[in-house]
Amino acid sequence: MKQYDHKKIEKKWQKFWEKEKLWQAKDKDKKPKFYGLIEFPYPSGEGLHVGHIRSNTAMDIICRKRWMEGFNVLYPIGWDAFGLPTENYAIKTGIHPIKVTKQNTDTFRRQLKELGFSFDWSREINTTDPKYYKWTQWIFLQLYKHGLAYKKKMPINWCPKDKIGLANEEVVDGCCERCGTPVEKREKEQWMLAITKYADRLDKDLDLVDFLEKIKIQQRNWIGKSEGAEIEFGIKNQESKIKVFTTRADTLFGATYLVLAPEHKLLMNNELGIRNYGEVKKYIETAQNKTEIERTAEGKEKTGVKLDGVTAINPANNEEIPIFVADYVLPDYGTGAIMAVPAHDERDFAFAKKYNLLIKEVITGGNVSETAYIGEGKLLNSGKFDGMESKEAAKAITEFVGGKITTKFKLRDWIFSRQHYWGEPIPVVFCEKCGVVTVPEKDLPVKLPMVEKYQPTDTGESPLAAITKWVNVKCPKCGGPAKRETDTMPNWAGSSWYYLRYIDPKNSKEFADRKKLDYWTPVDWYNGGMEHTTLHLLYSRFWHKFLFDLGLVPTSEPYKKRTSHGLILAEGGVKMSKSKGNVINPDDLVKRFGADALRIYEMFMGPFDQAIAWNTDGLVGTRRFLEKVWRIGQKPTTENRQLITLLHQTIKKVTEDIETMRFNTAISALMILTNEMDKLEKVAKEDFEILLRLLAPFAPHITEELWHELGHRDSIHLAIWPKHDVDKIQASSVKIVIQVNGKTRGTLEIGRNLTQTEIEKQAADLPEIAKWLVGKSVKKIIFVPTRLLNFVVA
RNA sequence: GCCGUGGUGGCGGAAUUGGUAUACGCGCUGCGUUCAGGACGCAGUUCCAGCAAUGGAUUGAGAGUUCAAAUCUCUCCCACGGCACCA
Repeated sequence: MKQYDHKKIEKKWQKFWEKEKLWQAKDKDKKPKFYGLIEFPYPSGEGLHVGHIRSNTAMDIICRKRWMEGFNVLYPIGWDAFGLPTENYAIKTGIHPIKVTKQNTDTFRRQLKELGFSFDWSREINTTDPKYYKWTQWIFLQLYKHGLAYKKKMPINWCPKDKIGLANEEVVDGCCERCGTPVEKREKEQWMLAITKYADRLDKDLDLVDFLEKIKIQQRNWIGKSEGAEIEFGIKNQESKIKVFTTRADTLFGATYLVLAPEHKLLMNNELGIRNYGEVKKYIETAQNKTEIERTAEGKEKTGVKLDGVTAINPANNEEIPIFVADYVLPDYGTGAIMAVPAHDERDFAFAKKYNLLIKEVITGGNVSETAYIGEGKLLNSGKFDGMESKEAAKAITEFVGGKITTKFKLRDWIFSRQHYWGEPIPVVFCEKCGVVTVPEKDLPVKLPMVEKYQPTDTGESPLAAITKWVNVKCPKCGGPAKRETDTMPNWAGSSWYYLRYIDPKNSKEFADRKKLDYWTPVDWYNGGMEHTTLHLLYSRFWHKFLFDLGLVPTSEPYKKRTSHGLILAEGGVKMSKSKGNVINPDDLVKRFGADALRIYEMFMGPFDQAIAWNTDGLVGTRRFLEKVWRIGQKPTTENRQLITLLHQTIKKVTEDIETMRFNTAISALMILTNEMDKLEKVAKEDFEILLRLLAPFAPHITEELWHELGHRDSIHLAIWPKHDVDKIQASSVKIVIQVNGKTRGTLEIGRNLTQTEIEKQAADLPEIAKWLVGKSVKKIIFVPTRLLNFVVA
């Protein structure tokens, strides 16, 4: 008997598929299109992670099924290769990031090919390729031209030990991700992208797409839309006013003081004539010098300083109220100032208690002498609004004081500058005469200069700043002396539009041809990690909407459907990491068990969307399963089809489970069918072929081999996906559960068409049932056809 | 604190219009094959009592609805992920 030699078989068919160009998508086709996408990997030095395999296999199964269902499928792959680890490695070793990236992508490519994914390799892209980032820079220029990219002085995260500016995502718990030193704040000019201009649409348009509900919720929370009112408070004997934002205008009569954020512009030059300005100024300085940790470490203990000699007027009742500066008010949310309603807000309550401020109840329902009541209710102490309900009162009071209904968002503009070498140069120059001048589109890409050293400078500037030859240029406008922007883009730039480049990866005139975009967009199904929900996924939706507004892409949303996989953890449920030495190397597993067994294990190990711990022992089981399939393939065949019912049940189950990503139960169903076939002496060829076709997306190599052994000359992956027959799913006889008082006491195998009375009689005659009925009177009989019969006795 | 996800055998998990809880797989036990080994085959395997037939218990805890609850309702506990003074 022939052995299942996975090494030979897998290599053989991988070559075959490549030669036949089986997975090349056609840009024009009569077939319906399907665009399946996985997040393109960052080619790290560690090589492919088993987590990549989980996500890639899932989408591979879906795409292979689509091919078999007659779709023209696009399942592309590429490299998101800009990033810190590569740069750090280059700093350490002196090897140029281009070289490192080449090595790493070569490894990744080899590993992915060995797993037999149906990627269209002819469309491979790399974000660090100047031909690619030319278009990343081009999109940036469009953003700039439309006022969505701007420069602003911003406090950045500064690591005093590494002497480097850090991106927000490189700061973990207020410390430098690399060395653990607490991060400080430094003022620096930064490029920003005005994602907030799209906040409302990014929120609203979630209604248009088929994303997992938890993804939508997380994005909505991140965008943080909240509806409220802006209300102006006058200042006694002064012209200026203080504008506050509130979602609870109904509590305006309970506003007993105002609070300004330390950064509030009215505090800058003491234009209000604050008597204790020295003290206030000192408070502002301390607040601004606090690090992230200091702010959070202080927790809920609130501090603040009262502005002496200045009072505000509550527009609802014209009462004079004090004004404070306190850092519990955030400068960049709302108006940077709040009306404090201690009776009905926990933070204001805590502050009022500490500084002995008036707590005035204006909403019924709580006990405000003890704690703030934040719920809604009827108004009191609110003049003519007394007795009104919160919702209604909020509107009425806003109108009464001339306030404005507005919407605010938590979302902030996107800090787009990085002071690193290994990123896309921002295509802008600074001219002494003309100021900011964009690099003309014909001069793109602005290539990264080849350098020897990638170390960041002491000043927190990008390493590019030290390369004077590259920095000093002629102004494209006036020809005078100018300097290049030395900041680079964050690694989220290249990934914000890569799915568009796959559609036309070699186009040198446009980022992609419009006709091809019309055909392929949107992405039909995008699977990726939850960790990208509020970064990559949101950023790319933003860029796409911008391109849509320019008329450059045909759809307002890039992704029709988004799902996500659970993380794979190391044995014991901890994170896999190089430092813990618990990383699983897929190469060893492919060698030992084969790519097919590994793919199936990763799909079978647990529910796809949940985190799960790795267990190499589990691979033994999936390998045995494939051995069993192999054995059936070596059996003699017969015309006698004995497994019709189970077969059709399996077709239905597998077909449906793939669509809902319940791969674990799909495989379980395939195992059950396989076990039954294994028990038979001879298996009908037709039945076995159905098993092979159902299994093909999961285990593409072994099924291809067995398919060809059966005499087929074309690939199994282009065979037609089986369809179940509804009539054949129902078995002729059925097992019914017999219960007495809800407890199962026996079962009865009966024909489908037996009436209830007949079943009742047969059931009551069963000895194991009869003994429970002796001496009892049957009060009621519950009958569920084809399922159960329950005698209720007393 | 808020939002989300989850809690079922020794382990990963299955079962949700309420209807045989523990499918499938791992592990374990026994037997077989083999010089031997197991990444081999077959059988058994939720727990407790019993030689067995059988009986009882059981889905994080507690209560409720129902002929019937892992599934529905209420109260609570725990784990994981995200956000976090957002007015």
